[in-house]
Amino acid sequence: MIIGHLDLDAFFAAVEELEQPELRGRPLVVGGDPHGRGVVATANYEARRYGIGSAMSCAEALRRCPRAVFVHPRKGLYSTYSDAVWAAVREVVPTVERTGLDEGYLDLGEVADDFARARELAEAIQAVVRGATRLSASVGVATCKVCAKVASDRRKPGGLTVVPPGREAAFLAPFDVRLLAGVGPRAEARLLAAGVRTMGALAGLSDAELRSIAPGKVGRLLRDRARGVDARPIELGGEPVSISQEETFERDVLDRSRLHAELTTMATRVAENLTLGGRTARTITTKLRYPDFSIRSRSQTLPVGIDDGARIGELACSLLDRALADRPGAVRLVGVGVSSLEPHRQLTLLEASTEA
DNA sequence: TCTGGGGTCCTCCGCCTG
DNA sequence: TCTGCAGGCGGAGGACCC
Repeated sequence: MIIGHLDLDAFFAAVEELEQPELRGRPLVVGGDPHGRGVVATANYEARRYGIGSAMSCAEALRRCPRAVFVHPRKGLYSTYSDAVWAAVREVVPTVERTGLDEGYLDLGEVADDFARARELAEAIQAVVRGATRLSASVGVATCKVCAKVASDRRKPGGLTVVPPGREAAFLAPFDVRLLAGVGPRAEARLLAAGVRTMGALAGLSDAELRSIAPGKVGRLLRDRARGVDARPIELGGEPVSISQEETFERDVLDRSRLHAELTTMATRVAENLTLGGRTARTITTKLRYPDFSIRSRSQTLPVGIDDGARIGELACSLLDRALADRPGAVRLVGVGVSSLEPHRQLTLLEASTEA
């Protein structure tokens, strides 16, 4: 396998700079309200010099750089740019796996026999992306996904890193474990507490050491990846597994009727998305986040799928009531989601009477 | 009065059934 | 009839990703 990983550099911020050239050269943060509860989605490289990064609260970003410009994300605009990028990429490499608006894997082995040719292809891809959209992309090339992804992150912005076959483990060894896909804040804390800071250290753990730090198949998976062992193929996009909507309030909300109204509105939008995809859902889930950031969810699975917004809303509200009966109090977020999705079909009379 | 939104996947537990 | 067990499934929560 020869896999490429393409990552658009500071994508949301780069698009905003293209759309509003007067923002170029200024610290730019795409995200929520710096005076509210928003977080940073993307910061441009000028803003990153102030230590501003993704997922930081916008209030903190403002403290770090009071002269930063804050803009709200324009998802539709980014989707348009993203579609243009991937259309350009497919001109060079037909098989791609989009893992987000701004990144994805490329099956370079489909059109390249060796790594020298794969490097040329990667350069060609960077050029067509720049030509089609004026956006800069970084690319990593390797025999597996985990190496390609770490490689694409290595020389940002606009970099190209090729990991020759047989050098996977040696390439990954010096990087922090946090850069490994699957290692989040929790896993990183556990690994650091055990003295495991780099991927090389993780790769060298014995079975017994691994069991005490990261038990279960997750631990084995992470160690394999740290060793450059990753057989995941390029996968073409499939149907979504769930659809959801949620909202964080500017101030915590106690009023039950307000929460019901919010859920009902969200249920309508979820149902619209379901209908758009020609799907129904059997499982409805209501999610609450309390002021202490703890999350409660309550769900219900129906014998047959539904796509009616009013019905989803009713179920979501009754699940909310159940959750609030278990733990009363104000909440900072409510959301409704549907899963166990099925293709839409006509109900038989028997199913309809059961569902009702 | 730090901490979004929309997803996926994994794990654990309890219940039911054979 | 009772008990133990395994497997499937729903429900809940946690962790992670972009």
